[in-house]
Amino acid sequence: MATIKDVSELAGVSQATVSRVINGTSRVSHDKKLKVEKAIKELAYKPNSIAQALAFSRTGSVGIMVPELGGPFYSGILHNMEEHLRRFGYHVVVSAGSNTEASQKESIEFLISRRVDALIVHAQNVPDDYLIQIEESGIPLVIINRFIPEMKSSCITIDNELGGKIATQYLLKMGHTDIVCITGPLDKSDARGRLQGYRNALFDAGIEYDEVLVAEASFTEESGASAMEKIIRRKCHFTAVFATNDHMALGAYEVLAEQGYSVPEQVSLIGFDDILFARYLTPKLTTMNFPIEQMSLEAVQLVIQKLGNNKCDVNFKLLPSLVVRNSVKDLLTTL
Amino acid sequence: MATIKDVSELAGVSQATVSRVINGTSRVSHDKKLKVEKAIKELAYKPNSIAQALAFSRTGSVGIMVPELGGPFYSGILHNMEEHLRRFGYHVVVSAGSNTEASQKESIEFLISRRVDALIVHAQNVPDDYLIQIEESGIPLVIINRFIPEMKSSCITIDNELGGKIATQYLLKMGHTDIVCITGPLDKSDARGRLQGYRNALFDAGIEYDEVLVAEASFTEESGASAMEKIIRRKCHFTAVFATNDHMALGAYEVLAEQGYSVPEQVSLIGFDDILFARYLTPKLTTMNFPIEQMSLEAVQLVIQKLGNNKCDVNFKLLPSLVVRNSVKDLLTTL
DNA sequence: TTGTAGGCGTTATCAA
DNA sequence: TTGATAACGCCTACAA
Repeated sequence: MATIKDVSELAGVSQATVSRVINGTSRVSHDKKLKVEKAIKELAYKPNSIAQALAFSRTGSVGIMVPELGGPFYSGILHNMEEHLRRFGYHVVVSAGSNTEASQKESIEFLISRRVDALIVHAQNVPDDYLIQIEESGIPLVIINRFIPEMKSSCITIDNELGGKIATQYLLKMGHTDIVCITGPLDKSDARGRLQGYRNALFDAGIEYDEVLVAEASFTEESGASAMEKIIRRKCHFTAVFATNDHMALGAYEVLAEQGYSVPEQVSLIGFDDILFARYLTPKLTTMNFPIEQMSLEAVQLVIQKLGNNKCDVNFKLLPSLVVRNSVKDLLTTL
Repeated sequence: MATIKDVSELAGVSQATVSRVINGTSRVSHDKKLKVEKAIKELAYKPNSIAQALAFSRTGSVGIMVPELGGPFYSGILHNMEEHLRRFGYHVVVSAGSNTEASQKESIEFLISRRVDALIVHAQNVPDDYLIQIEESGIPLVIINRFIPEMKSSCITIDNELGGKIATQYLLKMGHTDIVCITGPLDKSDARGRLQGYRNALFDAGIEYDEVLVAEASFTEESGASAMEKIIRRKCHFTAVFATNDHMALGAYEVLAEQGYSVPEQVSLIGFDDILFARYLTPKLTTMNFPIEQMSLEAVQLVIQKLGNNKCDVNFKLLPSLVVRNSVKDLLTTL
């Protein structure tokens, strides 16, 4: 591959002049500029961005760490972020951090060693202090879907509590009072928030919180299924299920179907996140919309702002909204 | 951030010695080695991989270009490739190439300017010559899901023709003879291959190919829906639909449902690709499995081989297989 | 075994 | 306006 030296020799000027032409950093006489441009064309010269990065001490890249690249949720995030970042002239280096602390740390450190200019992470398995320390080390950091009080100006989250409340209130409005909640792992703040919203809605409606109706799962389809089985074995009465994400709702749905409970005729079901196939289920799944696109955009804007390229307003706390489809039965008008 | 110079000064040795300790390239006396390691710990020194890349003229990265990052298909590819590449010590730089020639070229050139060591691309919208030229320029290139005769040792594909044939033969075996085919855009080789497989199966069964039963769409849900509508408007007789990918099958399914054809009782439906939500449809979609994991693995192995790190056998042509679920009715045993 | 010095491809500084 | 020349951080002959 041609280097700047080749270009300078072909054009009969110094390397510095070529560099000036490329970056437009200072004025170059018209005829030399033409010569240089001609030489660049001729050699199909492209600046080596590695060398540029070294000289600029800036790579023009943003590292993104998510637990996994597959699946509708993270791939959606990735897709949106890549699009926005590219518009700002940055490119994306991705690393999948699996679901363990060690692996997520490794991914993050890997990206740092790659000298990304900034970091956007969806890291649920590393301690607060670890992230705080990274930020203190000087590298711009944006955390999505997790709130750390000491870093509130670096965290983009959604209001999970509000989301859980809205979902539950909708079920209440439809006449359901015995509502199962399949919650995510309670060591995760988003799972806790959604459960708290459920409790708040019940409390506001004057319904007592009943532990028998609540089962903890781990945000996966399988765990949602076994949580549903567990609840059914308890032989308690319920007319609706609030699964705090769609994957678990799917698992619950399959168990309900197997055991002969039809949805929504006998049991209503509501999910959370509105992942792609929520609308392909029969009945189509009523759920809470997780504003993935917006979160991606806000995260990118925050990163850009931290990189000093721009001043834009950033929403730090996004609002989920109800997506009504066909998996919840209205008990009131039916009666 | 600490540099190798800082480490060398703290340890009281030369930079070369530090470098030797880090890379283990030659023997270093035990006590100096200990001093260096201590200094590295103390300064939390991490080699700057940008500088390493410049010195080694090798970045340790592989560029991946896909039309989009979202969606189950490409994100699956990405996920698998990242996992494998990481095991070989490479990291991934992604770029979404949209669906236009200009955008895909831009993405590829962007990755090249980033000096990735190799390239894996899913590029359907650039001419053969462009890709040939890139390979000739010396950068290791692997092309997935597309066959270019001049580059046969760089292309990982599936046997679309065989897949189309298997799908159609299955419908024939189930007693269907009037089979609609919703094909992808015929300027794409995979769409052509699948259609050809359909024709071959019909030919082998002694059934005449009927253009009235065939409609071209563009591999999207919407286009599949309108192709299905078009066919229905033709008022021809059919008992089964072969959609040459699952997205179009989904679109067709919705139109069939709307217009009162129940699947599979009145119309059988078979797709292609086995994307994630094929199994969440009701009835669960019978389809052809696209071996995404295998393709990702083969592509990575081929890249590794080209990078000279390894000699492994590579399968260049992968075989799709039938996934029987519930969307095809057996006309023979039912009668 | 160790250190010096030159190179990787750019950009930035400073005279000219 | 231009061109040497010194960074940027690291690796690697080569010499000691």
